[in-house]
Amino acid sequence: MEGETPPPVLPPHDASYFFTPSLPSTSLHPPSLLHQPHQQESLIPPDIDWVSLLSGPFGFGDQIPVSSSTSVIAGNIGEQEKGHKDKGKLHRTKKVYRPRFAFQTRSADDILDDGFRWRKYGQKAVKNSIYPRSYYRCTHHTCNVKKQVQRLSKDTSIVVTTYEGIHNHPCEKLMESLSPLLKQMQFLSRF
DNA sequence: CGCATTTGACCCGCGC
DNA sequence: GCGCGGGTCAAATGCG
Repeated sequence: MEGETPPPVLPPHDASYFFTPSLPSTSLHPPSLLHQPHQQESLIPPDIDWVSLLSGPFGFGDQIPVSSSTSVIAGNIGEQEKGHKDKGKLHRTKKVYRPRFAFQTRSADDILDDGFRWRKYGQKAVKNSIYPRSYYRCTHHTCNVKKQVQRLSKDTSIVVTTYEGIHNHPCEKLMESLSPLLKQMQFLSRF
């Protein structure tokens, strides 16, 4: 693993997101222990395939700080790294467990601007959903963080985003906006 | 021209 | 073993 202190993933300001700790493999519903600040029962859609989104063999517990007021519990999770194709053949790699978590947002936009740059590498129709699931990869060379984006068929205003992996580089947009401030702080700290 | 997106094909895991 | 569903690849295409 590379980056030890990755920048936190920033939640969109208007997002009503929740965590998805590990779930029983037989359940198709989100776990009842979701952190829900308000009364959001109705927000939890029964038709989302949480098992496939967050399947993983471990226990929970990974905590990812998101902001001073909020924290997201990594959907626990990890996953088995699949081998990748090399000229038609797959060579397997050892099991690598990567943090994975999901949150939902109420948005007309499928792509929420989290400050990172993403390149779409696939789209698949998903069972029990009229909307396709989109697959994105972080465009940073050394970073292989992925995310999946899927709109709910039950509540079309809700988009579920699943992040997999941890960025090993700073958020470009964040650094961009913070750099003047940092420079000023450095300047002032000389006195 | 370089980079992102689209999209069909391919591969793999899992359940039956 | 087979079929299904999900995830990824990569060539073609689009766009600034």
